[in-house]
Amino acid sequence: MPSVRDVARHADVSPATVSRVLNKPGMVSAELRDRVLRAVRATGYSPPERPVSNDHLGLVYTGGPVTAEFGGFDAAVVSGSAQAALEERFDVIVTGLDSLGPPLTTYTDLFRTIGIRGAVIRTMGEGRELCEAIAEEGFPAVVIGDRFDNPAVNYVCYDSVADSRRAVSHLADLGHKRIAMCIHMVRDSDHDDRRQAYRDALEAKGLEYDPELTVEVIADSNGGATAVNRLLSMASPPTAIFFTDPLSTVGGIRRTLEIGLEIPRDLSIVGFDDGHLRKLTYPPFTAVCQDSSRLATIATKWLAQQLRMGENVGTLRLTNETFFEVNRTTDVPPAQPVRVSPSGQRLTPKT
Amino acid sequence: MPSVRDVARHADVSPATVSRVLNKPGMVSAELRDRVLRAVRATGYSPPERPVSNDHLGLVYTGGPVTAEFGGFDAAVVSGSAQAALEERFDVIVTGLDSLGPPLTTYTDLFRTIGIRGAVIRTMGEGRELCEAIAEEGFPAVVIGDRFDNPAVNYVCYDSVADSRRAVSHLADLGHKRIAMCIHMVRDSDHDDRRQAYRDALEAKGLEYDPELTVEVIADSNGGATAVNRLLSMASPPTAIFFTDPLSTVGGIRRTLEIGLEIPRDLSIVGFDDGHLRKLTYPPFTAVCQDSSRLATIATKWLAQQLRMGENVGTLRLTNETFFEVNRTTDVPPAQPVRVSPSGQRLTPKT
DNA sequence: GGTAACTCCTGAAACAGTTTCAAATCTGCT
DNA sequence: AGCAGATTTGAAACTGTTTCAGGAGTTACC
Repeated sequence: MPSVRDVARHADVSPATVSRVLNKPGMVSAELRDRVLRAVRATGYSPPERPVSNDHLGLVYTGGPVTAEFGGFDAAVVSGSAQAALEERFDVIVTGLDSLGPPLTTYTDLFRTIGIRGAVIRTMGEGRELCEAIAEEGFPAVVIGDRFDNPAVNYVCYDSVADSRRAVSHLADLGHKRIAMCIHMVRDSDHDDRRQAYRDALEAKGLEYDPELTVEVIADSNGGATAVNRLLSMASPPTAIFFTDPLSTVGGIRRTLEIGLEIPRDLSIVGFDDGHLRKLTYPPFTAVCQDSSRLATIATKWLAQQLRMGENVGTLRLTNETFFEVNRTTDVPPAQPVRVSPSGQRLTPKT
Repeated sequence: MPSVRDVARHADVSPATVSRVLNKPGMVSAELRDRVLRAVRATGYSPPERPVSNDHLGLVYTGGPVTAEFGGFDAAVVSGSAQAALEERFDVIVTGLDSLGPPLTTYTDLFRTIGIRGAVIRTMGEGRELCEAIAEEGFPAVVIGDRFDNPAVNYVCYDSVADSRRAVSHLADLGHKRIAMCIHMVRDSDHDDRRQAYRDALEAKGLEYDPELTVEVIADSNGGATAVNRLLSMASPPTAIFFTDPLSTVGGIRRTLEIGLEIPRDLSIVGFDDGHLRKLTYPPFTAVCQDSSRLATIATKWLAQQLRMGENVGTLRLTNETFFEVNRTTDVPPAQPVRVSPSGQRLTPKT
């Protein structure tokens, strides 16, 4: 266990200089700083453990400044994680990795400086390499909501592919021929999976894939309403819509009822659910479901227990299957597809 | 700025003993600890500022172990606060005050030990004295969701009394004579206010107060459904219901539609909203609204700015008024009140 | 009763990293 | 060249913490 004085001797400077390099960026000339940092690495110096009265878990966001993108999923993650941590008698530090800057030596040291003993990591888009780097240092961490091949990385996530396929099959089995999909504009691997599952299921059921029936919108309630407007005003409208996000599902249902249709008589709807939203609408909607706050809870509690044990022995590589719940928004298609003008006027007479 | 050595001299012990008293509870005999603590107070010693690379804000929960009671409001608070803090480039430490134990000297020291420079406090029921104690030490803190007479306490909260009255008046003005209220079983000052506002508004409009029309349930979606069942099966059912919680409102609407009634034709509904729930249901519901995550955002940003300034100069004593939004769930009452059996059968014929 | 063994408590001294202060060095300008 | 001012650096002093050994008290055994 080398001290700053050892490093100082190694770099042939005073201990004061080492201390300054480590804590007061910009106060030491560049060449000297380099020499000291090399000595730090050579001697294997690492800053002392911060004597904290309480143990902290980090809930770490990676990639870009974390601003407005905090959606329902993240709200569930943050509050689920905070709650679980408090139950385990840990405190939770919510932080953005970018705001901490690149680590001086290792991420382990970086986290130690803040007082974080273990991290639940949530990556937005980028930051996968970061997760791997942290994991490979052996720092106790779990990534939430993403999957990794690298065996060093612990993660907890959901896989919605099978149930996305089941959702579309369910509609096909009821007799729907023209099944539309409403999907988030911003592409990510999750939504790409769902997109693919939709096409696979159509093909498996021998239904034609019509690109017109895929609508890309912002995944909020207005987006869902827009999708309904657009789809139902087509010359040959769908009789069922598969919404791949919770809020767009709710918005779609609201808009459908607003223009005077009955669900599921006139239009069948399958949605996605992050929590309990499907039980709140009327009718309660058929959905591919995942419990996101449970994800955070699992990750946090596992981490807390690991830290309590001392040694970081375990691994956690858990891909939860979503579950598919049939509720009251899906039924056989109407004899005649219902067509509605964008303003809400029914265009085709009923049979 | 006295050091441990000064304290040691004052208490006539060694610096080592002082250090032990301050950090290793139970390692020092009781009488010596007392002597040292008295010396600590006498000399005005306070532990050194923890040199953290990042500044931390505390989101502090008081009173009892924080467990399952994390409702939608708290989820909004935690995620709103975390997001705001990250934007201000602070980290948030979520902690429960009880888990920290009683402070050795002052709360200021306690927080400093953890690295918390300012606190957003959310109290569950008890803990009001605690907030005052913290505020009176001059520690930068804002209480969220509660009001204080003590001028030392900074707070941000909502007042729903005026709009609760307006909600009931709105129904009365539409011609409703029998207006029911669905309220949370667990009493707190907020709900007591709403209860009183309901009675006041009835009286102001010259309507009779019927205790039968007040239903107490758990404030979740099932509770709302139960309330509808109970109220609509009364011999003389109400023509309007005032729900005083967001989830019970949604549950009430769902149940009403489920038993085949039309809203607002057969039953008018006014609810409460914490966020954007009112826009998600069909029909979007008329509601007394507050934006709870905004509450957290205001508190957190104000705190962050205070800390950036250095001196804790300002005060923040903000009672937001809720706002009342008329949507599509309220209209004139039906000619004949609709009565429904608990199983969902209509009991009175329509006019 | 004496003594050995043991635990608990405490202070001296050593140790950690940081900060102060003054000297040394560099920079830019006459 | 010479000088004022800023920058950079190390020696020493200063934090709080920890180690280690000794003293005080207690118990166990002869």
